[in-house]
Amino acid sequence: MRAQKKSAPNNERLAEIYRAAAQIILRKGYDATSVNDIANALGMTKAGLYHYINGKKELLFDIMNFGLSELDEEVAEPARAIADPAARLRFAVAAHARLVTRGQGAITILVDEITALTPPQQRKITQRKRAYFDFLRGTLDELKAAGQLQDVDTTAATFGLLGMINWLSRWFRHGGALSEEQAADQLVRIAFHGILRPARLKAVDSSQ
Amino acid sequence: MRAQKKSAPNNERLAEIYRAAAQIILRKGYDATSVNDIANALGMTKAGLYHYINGKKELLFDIMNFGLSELDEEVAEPARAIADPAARLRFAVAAHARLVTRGQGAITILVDEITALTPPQQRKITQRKRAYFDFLRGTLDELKAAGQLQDVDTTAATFGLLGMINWLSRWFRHGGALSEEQAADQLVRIAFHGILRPARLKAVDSSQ
DNA sequence: TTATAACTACCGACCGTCCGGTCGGTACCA
DNA sequence: TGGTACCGACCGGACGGTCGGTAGTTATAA
Repeated sequence: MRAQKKSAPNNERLAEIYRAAAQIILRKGYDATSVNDIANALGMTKAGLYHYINGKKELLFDIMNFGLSELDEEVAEPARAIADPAARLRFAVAAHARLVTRGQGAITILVDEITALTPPQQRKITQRKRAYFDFLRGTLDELKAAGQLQDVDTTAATFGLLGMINWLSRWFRHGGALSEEQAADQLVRIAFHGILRPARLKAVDSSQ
Repeated sequence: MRAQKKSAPNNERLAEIYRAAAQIILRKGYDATSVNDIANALGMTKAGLYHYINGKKELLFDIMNFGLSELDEEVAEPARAIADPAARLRFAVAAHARLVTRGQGAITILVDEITALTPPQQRKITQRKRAYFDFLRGTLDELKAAGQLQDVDTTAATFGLLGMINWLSRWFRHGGALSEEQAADQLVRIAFHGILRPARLKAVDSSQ
């Protein structure tokens, strides 16, 4: 009935292919990356690569799902085990940030290339992203209920958090001024306490 | 000696072309947008469009420069006239955020598609972005010198700020829960004071 | 007032190139 | 003997870009 993988190819090799493809797509962008580019990087030909993949879009889709699974396993699931919402959020932001900086990451790709997918694929990816977003916002909602949150909209705050974290991939460089841990720590500080020292001399918020 | 525009085309029409092209590229991405797409959106043919532009890359380059000029004129220059660094930063963050949400924007494009340019073009754009970045970080440095800043790295904080602002283009929708002004205000709040209320009951940071 | 030259704003048809994808094979290993 | 891992050659189509036009408008000048 429907097209399927003709055989059961080596799974380790497949993971290598995902990793290599993710790196190239991350650097050049999905559209600017040809299947040939990926094949060459793996030391094979395009026809040879097609032994493993079912199409360029499906490859991208698989990589994105791989990235989302990483996010679930290394950030969301461990975080869910933390009862205190502030500590949970602190862990999630730091772990997510480290995942971005550590990559070579498939996670970063799914930030940029959603439009390249078919609509059904987009829906699936968007749904998984949404679940992660809801997890973060839920934690903020808990904090709000406990009176620990500033007077901010939790949706906007969650997007702000994600913006800072995802932006890391644009500026963080290994061997730069900040280590991965330092970068993650900086993000947590800024997200939690902002950049300004609490000023009590000037009524800058709350009223009006 | 070198290729030049064969004539002096109507400047208003050229601006229309930039605006239309920016919108499409913003929606579909540079590589996925064909010159034909842009021409059709303008009700003309590809050959007709080439009367105005010198190539696809140069069109992108021009749009990016247009966006950077907008940023200079509407954010950086007015901000520079503000003496107080906190007020200056507040204005810059809010104005920049509004520029992102108001667009239809050429500003957003230059966030994503730098790699599509030729290396010399990339250098010019990166240089202009760098100037803006330095302006923001300089303001943070002033705040630090005045003892008004949290204990954060000004470079990381500037990138954090830009991450939140640029991320707006991914989630902000007109007619959504937040107006442009509300979104800008939320970003300022989060950037300045963070998401957590200053806790004095629990030593959550500083040590360890 | 009108002939005409010059210029702007386009278009239809076309070109070379590269891309995603296919197909029929082959070498190798179990 | 059959499955896995690949490859060379090829295909149709889309893309960026070019070229030789043409319709319309303005400038000039007799």
